[in-house]
Amino acid sequence: MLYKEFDLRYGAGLESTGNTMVTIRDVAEKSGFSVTTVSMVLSDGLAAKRISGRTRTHIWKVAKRLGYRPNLFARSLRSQRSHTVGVIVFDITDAYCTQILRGIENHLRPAGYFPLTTDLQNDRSQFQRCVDLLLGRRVEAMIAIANPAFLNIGLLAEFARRSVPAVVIGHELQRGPVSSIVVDNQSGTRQVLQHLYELGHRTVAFIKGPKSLIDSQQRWQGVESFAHDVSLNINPDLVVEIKGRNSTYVEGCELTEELLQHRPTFTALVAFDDLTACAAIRTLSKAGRRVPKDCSVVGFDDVPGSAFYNPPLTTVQQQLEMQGSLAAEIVEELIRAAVEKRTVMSKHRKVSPQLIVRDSTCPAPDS
Amino acid sequence: MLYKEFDLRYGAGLESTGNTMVTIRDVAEKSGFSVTTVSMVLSDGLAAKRISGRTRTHIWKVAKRLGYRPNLFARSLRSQRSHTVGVIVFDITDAYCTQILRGIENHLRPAGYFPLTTDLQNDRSQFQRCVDLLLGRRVEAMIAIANPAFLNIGLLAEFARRSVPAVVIGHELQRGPVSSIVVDNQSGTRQVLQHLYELGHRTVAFIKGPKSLIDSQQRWQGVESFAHDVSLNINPDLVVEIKGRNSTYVEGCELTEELLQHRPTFTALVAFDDLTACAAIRTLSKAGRRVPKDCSVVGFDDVPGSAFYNPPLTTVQQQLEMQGSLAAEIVEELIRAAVEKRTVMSKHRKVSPQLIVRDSTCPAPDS
DNA sequence: TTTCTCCGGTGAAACGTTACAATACCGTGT
DNA sequence: ACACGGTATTGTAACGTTTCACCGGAGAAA
Repeated sequence: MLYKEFDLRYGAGLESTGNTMVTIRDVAEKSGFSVTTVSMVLSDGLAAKRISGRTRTHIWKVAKRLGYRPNLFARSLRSQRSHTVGVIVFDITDAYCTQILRGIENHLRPAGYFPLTTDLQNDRSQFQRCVDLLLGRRVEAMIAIANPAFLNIGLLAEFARRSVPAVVIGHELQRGPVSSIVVDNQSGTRQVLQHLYELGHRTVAFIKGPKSLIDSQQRWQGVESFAHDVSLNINPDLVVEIKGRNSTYVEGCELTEELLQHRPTFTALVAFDDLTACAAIRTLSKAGRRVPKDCSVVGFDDVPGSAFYNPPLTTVQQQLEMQGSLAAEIVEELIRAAVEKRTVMSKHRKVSPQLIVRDSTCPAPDS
Repeated sequence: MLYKEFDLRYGAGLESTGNTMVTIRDVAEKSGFSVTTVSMVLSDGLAAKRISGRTRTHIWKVAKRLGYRPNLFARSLRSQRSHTVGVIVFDITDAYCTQILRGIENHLRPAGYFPLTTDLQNDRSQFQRCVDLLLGRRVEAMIAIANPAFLNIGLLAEFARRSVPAVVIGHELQRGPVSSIVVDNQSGTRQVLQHLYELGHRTVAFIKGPKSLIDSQQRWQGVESFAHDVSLNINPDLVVEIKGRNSTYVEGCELTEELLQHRPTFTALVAFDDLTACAAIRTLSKAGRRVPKDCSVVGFDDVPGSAFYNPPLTTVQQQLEMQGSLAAEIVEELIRAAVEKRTVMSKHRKVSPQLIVRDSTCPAPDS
């Protein structure tokens, strides 16, 4: 049920009711109708249809004049509906999270739900706190934007136990009560390699992601599968891997330098993500190898800033906003099911990423 | 492995109370004490001190065993305190906002307040909606992170009228009931120019920000005041201004090209902000002028990514997190004043930014 | 006429908590 | 024996809303 938004402007002609909040009772008294009638009119649901048009407009007018705002606490307490959805992000300052957030909000708002966002601040141990917070505020469902390293699946079970629908973004979950949304990493790296292949690159270097991330494996599988399909040879000497000891950027620089020692000379480099790609470009530039003329570089993620990099980065866009709105859509459906006391299976979606070609790639030098 | 964890937690030994939420009354019955006693113990305030230690631990144990969670709606309804603070950001996907948000949350949490964030999505007309939302949820105070272009001061008055304390970040407000926090732009650009001056640069080009922004004027004043102090001559031919027609990045590229036409040849360029600086660096690189060897470039803002740019950008950091926590501090104080029925003046703070020297600046070529 | 049904509306009881005033209990001094 | 003062605990009434069962009256059907 969607509560009509109260569009009450203040200023001219607002009746002062002293320093206390105006309640539905005030509206009832001033309008001469009962509290029940006023409630039915102002909550604007199906019940309002039972009240005559004249009464309705009159009550609305009085409410507006008094500057009435429904007390959501009372409303939620009585109706046992909070009309809120909890969101747990692993780092609010990470653009990955906020773009998804945008998608979530844009889908949730027209559906009449308000997102309550809590921030893990990259600290896995905060998960319990976030869960407590959201559960305490009686969210009707919850969405976790969860870097796998910070996701605590165990704690998610608490939502299931209380039959609060939950959706996880960014972590594959094939069974169990929690729904999930993931990006098709394989498809992404396949597109990357195909792009380079079509530009004539045959000697390609790779910086793989850390083994601990499932994404690393999936992205590498995409590379291998495409290479196999077109019989492209991958030289093991030109494959290095992020260990995750230092900062990713620093390690990206070191690994690129390592690659530069090797022969044969590669004409393209596929980085695990955009940050690594930036590190690679920076290192190549410093070593006198121009990007893309001497060496093409591709990233993954399309972080904001990739478009403004020097040179603008060819990369893979993850459709984050869509992932968010997909999650919201699932959540909305699950809530509806719960309200109507239908049982429903958890849902699982995989979204296809998209290659964005910018200036960090060009035809191979010798082709 | 993840699922094992999952299953373990699933039957974590909580006493099942059927499908309904466990209330304070359940805890009272199971523990043998009255609802009042349980409430006093569980709300853990001063009142709890009046209850004997044995009773307290017993009640806590029972509550924990039953998995009791206080219903915040009931609590807030009764106590007339929401313990929430509204936050309006102009764009949640903008790192400027999220860094401030981080500061706000970190200060608010230990104080026992929860931030309710609403997103303007760069659309000024959404301001009323956000205000309604927050007022409807009875926030006890509010903080607006407001790009001046999207701030609607008039609507903020609504908070004042309802005696809800309000703080604005990023817009100077010397009088009136609304508090404010701003960055000292002048100090920032003074530091920039001093840095370049000390590196021996005497012919410096400038890309000024759009006239419509107060920041542009303040930053320019900083430049002029330092130039005056050291008798540095600013060549008007080397000063261009963003008009704000196109995207800032594109316009930055165009303006840089324009500057490149002019003589004398400048050895350093001061950009209005980091995005403009990136555009400038990109354009200079393309024109064959190496940064920083041939020309130093400085930005403003220290957006994330500046550290990873090619080359890493020398820029001015705005202490965003501190601005956020400063705002939260003010808000907390104002709420306390309101609760204790003290009247208190609005507060205004100015924070000093800090120059971050990276690789986009170096000594002038001829010095 | 009586009975039925629908329309427009109402009164009272929740929802889960805290605030306030009141009470039982107990040891102590007179 | 009594009043006293303090400590530990309790009963009841809110908080502002929605929900549920119900009601008076008017017109239709019998």
